[in-house]
Amino acid sequence: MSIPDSATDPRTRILQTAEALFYRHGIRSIGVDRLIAESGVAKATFYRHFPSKDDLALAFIRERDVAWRAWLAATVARLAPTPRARPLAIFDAIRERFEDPSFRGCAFSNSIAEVAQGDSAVHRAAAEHKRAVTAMIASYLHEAGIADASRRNELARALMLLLDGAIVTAVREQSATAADAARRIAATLLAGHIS
Amino acid sequence: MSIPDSATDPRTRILQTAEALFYRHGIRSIGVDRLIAESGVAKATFYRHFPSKDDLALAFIRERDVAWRAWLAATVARLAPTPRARPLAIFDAIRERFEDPSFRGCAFSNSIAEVAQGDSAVHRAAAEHKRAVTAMIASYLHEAGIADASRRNELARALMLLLDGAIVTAVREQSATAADAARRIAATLLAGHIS
DNA sequence: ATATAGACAGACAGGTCTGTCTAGTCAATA
DNA sequence: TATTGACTAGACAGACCTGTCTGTCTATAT
Repeated sequence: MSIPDSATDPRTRILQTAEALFYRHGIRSIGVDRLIAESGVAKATFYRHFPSKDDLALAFIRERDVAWRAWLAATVARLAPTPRARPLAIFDAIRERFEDPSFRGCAFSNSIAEVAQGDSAVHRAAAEHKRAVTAMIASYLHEAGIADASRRNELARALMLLLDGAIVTAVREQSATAADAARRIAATLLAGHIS
Repeated sequence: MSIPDSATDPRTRILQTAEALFYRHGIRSIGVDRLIAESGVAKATFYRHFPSKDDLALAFIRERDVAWRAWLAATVARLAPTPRARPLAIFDAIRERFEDPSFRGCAFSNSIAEVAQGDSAVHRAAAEHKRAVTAMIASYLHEAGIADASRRNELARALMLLLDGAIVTAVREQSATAADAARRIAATLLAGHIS
């Protein structure tokens, strides 16, 4: 369950444990005692690296943002044979995620729901993540040949909304088919712009 | 903040208080002590009506399911001048919700994220709610003239996905504009089927 | 060799959580 | 009038929470 691997430094061990447990069970459900137990770290060490649990939660969000975007870039690159195929490949990529038995939804949306406070650091960091992903999508649309910037941004926003809708649907239905539904909608939107 | 109104019976008072507080702050964040304080009820009375806090959470979901669908029916009826306008009126309706300062996202999706357990009663009840809403959307599509059942169900599923995407976007961005984006996508999907 | 930094183990404080229990009040009914 | 049942008030148990603190051990650097 945990990711001890006592070779790595304590901070990394704590963060890796938090990534696994926070994603699986939520932030509030996981106590500091469990985190230190599973990461094989002393409590004082924990609080040396993360002054409070909230700081760890924030680090968790930021770390996952980087990892998630790297995953998307790599998976789209693998699945899309041509630049034109990249926008729709986003939905093939997310489908793979849905099929992973450890899939538990979007860590960012889940955290926003959990903290339930729009002015919290976690909320802001999660929102920032989605802006970054939307920018990635806009790049894919650019590479796919959509030259008009305002059209591109509107489409990027639409695909982001479809992606979020697919994720929340998949976790609720515990099924990967929402990815296909979202992909078909996206294809309809892109028809005529890319073809 | 609370909804005492000591005229009504204790069970209703507890449930109304839970609806307000659970929606605003989440289920885990609200303790039983706070619930009984704000509903003006003794602890023993609370546990007489709800054997555990989980039972109250489940009652909260079920109650909100009924209320939400009643709200959608009433609002679509008010906003759509003709049956053909009903499917898109869903997005005008949700926009009103987004503009309400007390809007805090989808109670069902939030609860699913919070409990983080696909086999929980709360998760199942929330999923059941969405199936019921999808059935409502299918009815609107039927009334709007989409005769083919399989086409209708696919479109209903698409509109539900758009609705979920819009909600998660609105709560994250703390803005109502996601409703318009979702409405435009829905209009594109419906073009040709309704006109 | 000795000092320093950082890790370990784990007790502890102070607070919160859910759920149980006792004791007393009040209104309706037999 | 006496009893019953649902209510209020709040103490309590036991678990769990975050965060602090003391003390020990090891590795590195001087």
